[in-house]
Order: sequence, then structure tokens, then C-alpha cells
Amino acid sequence: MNIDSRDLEVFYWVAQLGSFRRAAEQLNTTQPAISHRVARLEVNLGVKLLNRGPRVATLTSKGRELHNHAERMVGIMAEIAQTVAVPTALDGVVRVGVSETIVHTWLARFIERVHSSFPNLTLDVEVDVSPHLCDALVEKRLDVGFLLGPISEPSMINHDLCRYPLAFVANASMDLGSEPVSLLTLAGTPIITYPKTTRPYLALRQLLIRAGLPMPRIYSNSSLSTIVSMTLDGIGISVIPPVIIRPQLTRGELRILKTEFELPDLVFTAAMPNAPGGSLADSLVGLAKQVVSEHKD
Amino acid sequence: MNIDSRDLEVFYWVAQLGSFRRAAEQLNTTQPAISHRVARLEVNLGVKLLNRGPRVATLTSKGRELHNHAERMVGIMAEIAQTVAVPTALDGVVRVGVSETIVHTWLARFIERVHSSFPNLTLDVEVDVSPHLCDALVEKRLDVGFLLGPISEPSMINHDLCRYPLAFVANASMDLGSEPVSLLTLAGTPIITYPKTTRPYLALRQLLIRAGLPMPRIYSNSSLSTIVSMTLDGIGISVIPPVIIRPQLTRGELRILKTEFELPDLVFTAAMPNAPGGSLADSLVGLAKQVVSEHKD
DNA sequence: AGAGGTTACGGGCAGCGTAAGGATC
DNA sequence: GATCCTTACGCTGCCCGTAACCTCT
Repeated sequence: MNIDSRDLEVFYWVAQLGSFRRAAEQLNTTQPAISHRVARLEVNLGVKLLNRGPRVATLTSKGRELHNHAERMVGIMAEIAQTVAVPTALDGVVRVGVSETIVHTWLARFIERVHSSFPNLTLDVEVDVSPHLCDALVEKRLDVGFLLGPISEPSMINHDLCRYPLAFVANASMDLGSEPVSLLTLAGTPIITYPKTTRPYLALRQLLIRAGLPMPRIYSNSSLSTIVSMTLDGIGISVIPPVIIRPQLTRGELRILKTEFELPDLVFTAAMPNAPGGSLADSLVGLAKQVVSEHKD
Repeated sequence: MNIDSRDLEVFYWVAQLGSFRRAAEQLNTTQPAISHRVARLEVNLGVKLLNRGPRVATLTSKGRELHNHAERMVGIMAEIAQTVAVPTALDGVVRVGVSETIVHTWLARFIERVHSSFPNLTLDVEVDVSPHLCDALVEKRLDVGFLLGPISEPSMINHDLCRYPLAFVANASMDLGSEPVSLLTLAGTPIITYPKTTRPYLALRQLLIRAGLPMPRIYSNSSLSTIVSMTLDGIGISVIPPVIIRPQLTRGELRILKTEFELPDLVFTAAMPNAPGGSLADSLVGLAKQVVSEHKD
């Protein structure tokens, strides 16, 4: 009969994701391999576990029953990996989704820290805007994400990481009249910031609309580096967290505008799907918290 | 890192039995195979799990920790086998220890029943006297035993099965004077019964000693068939449960002696080591109970 | 010398990935 | 036709059992 724990793990993910193809992605292998394992599991148990639908695979009653056991099994395996194995022994690939702001602050330090704690662990870093990362996390195409959160999904675990103020930033030599700068002045100047779907953009938009002002010309851009370059070139005023332009501030190339109004802080969150046994992601979030707290000073 | 559930199962049994060799017997494989798997598990986890002593293997602290997880894992696997797998899918070998009395009553029916319920299951039947079976069970060299019980060990699970009266049986033509036969008469006649270490022998001995009578000549024999033959040949009176000589009774070859005193019933028990997840043995005991209850009529 | 565990070696088989084959919308 | 799963096939690599070796009593 011979039940293989890998077969169970594969079955667990197929059940969880409702798709052979996605399970294959999750487990870093090919569809046929998944197909084989599930088929073999069904033969070994003598039971049909999945109803193959054209779009999704649904569980049979025996399948649901097995899913409970499989989940516990996966949990135990994860516990063993975290509890009794030495960190050096942990390998595999963890898919990390990162907001670009993080890239410009502490991502490098984080990666360094991970590699020293888990030398044999590979990080698959994906940089994207928070809403995309959020989707990918919900669909379990990512194992952990550092983004503007939290994600309000019951299947998601959130941990607060850090909070960065937003500010209006301009080329140091740009003349904007007397400070503090008024909203009216801003509305008459091109603004450079994050893409439309993101929180900073929405916060800015809300601020202007509430003041009854027309929307200024806005250059939204998904590349923070480009935003910084454009600001340096004097193309407009950018709305970004100052923490990512420290060098330019100290060199006097950019300056933070004093204003009479405030933009909400950007709150960054570590988010991860609620996997059984609390996968490696837990440990990674712990490392991220460490890195963030050390970076504060 | 790649933890294999079979590695865990192997480790579990090595820890449980304190010996690579015994684990190999338990799992129907060879010592080197066990050695390989444990070694690989230690490499994969990067942790030393066992202190190889010259006589026994003892657990390290990490080993104890892993043993908990491994036990739960083995339990889950057993649950899956019993809960979601179809009975036909169950295979493997179960080692059954049987008292010879059972052989002469319902063992055949039991084996038949097992093979119809679990067609791919192999029974390894070992016939011996109850004390030997008891030892083998405690040392986990047997998975389940049907014997004179119960076994008073905390690690053992007992289920009452059936109870057979003991009686004095003689060749039908043997002249023993008027009945009921007195103890004195018996003490003057050779007695044929189970070996010295067994319960019936002890019960008989106690009966005679309490009556202040000398021990008669006793032919103790571990083969019930031989006891029956000897009784048929008129060599002496046997102390056996009449249930095993029904044919001879109906044919009038043997007869049960009426006596004024009583011997205690033989109480047969199913006993099995307290394995995690309640192995197949549970189901087998259930079948045995069925067979016994049907056999009563 | 004997028991228990490890190491060495060869054969068999299982599992993977590539690629082609249905089925369903 | 697109998507998703299954089947076919060749190859690599693992795992098992036999046998020799090591170590401790």
C-alpha cells in the first residue's frame, strides 16, 4: 500500500490550490510529476480522491477526509524542519514578494541575513506593487510578502514591520515660493509618485479632492528609481518616503518640502498565507523584524 | 533537506526498540537498510539522533524531540490506512501469535475471515504456549496475540475474547469406578496436560496441593494433538478444554469425567502492543471477536 | 567468538522531465 | 484554439540486499 509522505504533500497542495498546475508551481516541479503522484496515491489507497473538473479539481468525500490527515502531516514535517533540523540543513526555495520601497531600504540587509542564517536556502525575490503582491499571496504564488498591508483575508497572517512617513520632495534648487508650501501651489505643479492602484497615490488624491482642488498633472511610475531621477531632474514634485532618498538629502540634491498638511504614513507589513505548521516564512519574518529594528538607528 | 516519512518510521522503531536489528525485523527488512536510512536522516537534519551503544541505541536530546514528531507521523499514516484506504489496499505482514487451543477451535475460521476482509494482507502465524507469546508481544516481535491473558503490562492493550471450561477427559472405555470421580482417584492416575509453565498446569497443581494429595505422574506436553492422542490411547486422564475434542466426544471415543470440584475456566485474550494510531491489529482483533461470537452457537 | 552496526558494490526499479495525446470549454 | 490533465518514453539516481569489515564484550 505504501503511502509516501511526498505523495501526501502533493495531494495536500492540489487540494488546497484546486489545480494540478498550481501545485506543480508551488512545489517547483512539473505537472506530470504531480499527476503521477496523485494517480499513484489514488491507486495505493484504492480510492478516488479528486473530481477532475475542466477548470478546477474538487475533493471527493474521501478526499476531504484525507486532506485533514495530509494537512497534519505537512504540519509535522514543517515542525521537524524548524524544530529539530539545524538551520544549515534547511534548503529549498522561498518565494518572497517585495514592495519596491523595501528594495530601497533594507532588502539587501535582509537577504544577507537570510543567507547567513540559512546558507542553503534560495530566495526567489519578486518586486512589484503591493496590490499585485497581495493577489499573488492570496493565490499562494508567493510564500511571504513585505508590502503595504495588512491584507484583510482570513487565510492571511500579518505582522507589522515598519512605518515610513510620506513627504513631498523636490529638487533642492526648485523655487516654490515661501514655505510651508500650500496645497494650491502643489496642485499647480506636476507630481511624480507611485502608480494609480497604490495607497500613496490614493492618499494624495484624497487629500486634493477634499481640499476641492483639481488634480494636477501626475506622473505615476512603478519604478522608484525613475521617480527619484525625475525629481532630481526638476520635472516635478514627488510624493515618496524620504527614507529612500537619504543620500540625495544629505548631498543637498533633494529637499523635503514643509507643508501645513500631512500625508498618512506608509505602514509596511509582512504577510503570508496561513500554511500548516507555520512554514519557514515565520522564521524569515522574524529575520525581517530584526533587520528593520537594527536599521532604525 | 528532504525528510522521508519512511526514514521517520524507521527512526521511530529504532528508538522504540532500542536496536537497529530489531527495527529491521519489525519492518521486514535488513539491518543495512535501517542503518542507511537513519544515517541519511541524521545527515539531512544535520543532527545526531542516536548514541550507538554496544548493546542498545539511546536517543540524544534532539532524538527524543524527533521521536515525538515521528510517533505522530506514524500514527497519521496508520489512521490513513484504516480510515481512507479501501481494505483491499491494505497489504503487508502482520505477525500473529496463537495459543494452540485457539488453533484447535477457531483459528482457521479467523484466517479465512481475515483473508476475505484484507485479501492482500499476509498473516505470519506463530503457535506457542502463552508465556512465550507474552514475551514476544512485550518485545514487539509479534503484532497481536491470542492467548491466556490478560497481559498486565502498561504498554499492552487487552481484549477479552472467549472463555472455555477445563475438564478431565478420559478414554470412553477407561474404568474409573463410580462417578463423580474423586480427587483421590485422579491422583492415582497419570494426568496428561499442558506444559509446566502454563496456567492449566498450575491450576491443576494448586487443586491437588490444596487437597493435600501427592502429585500424580504428569505427562506435560506442548502439543495438544499429542495430548488428545495419548488420551485416546488410554495412557491417562487429560486436563483440557472439551471444546477442542468435540468430534471425539460425539463419536463416543472420549468422555468428560464428572467431578465434585471445578477447575477454573481458560480465559483467552487478544493482546497487542500499544502502537501509535492503533495499527491493523485493532481490526484483526475485531474480526477475531466476530469469529468467536459466531462460533459460539 | 559472537553480536551489533557500518561500509562497499551491483542490480533493479521508481521518479523526473520532455514531448505528444486527449478532453472540455 | 486554449487550458488543463494524462500518457509515453528514456534517463538518471536512489534504494535494497549480499557480503565483507569493524568494534566491543
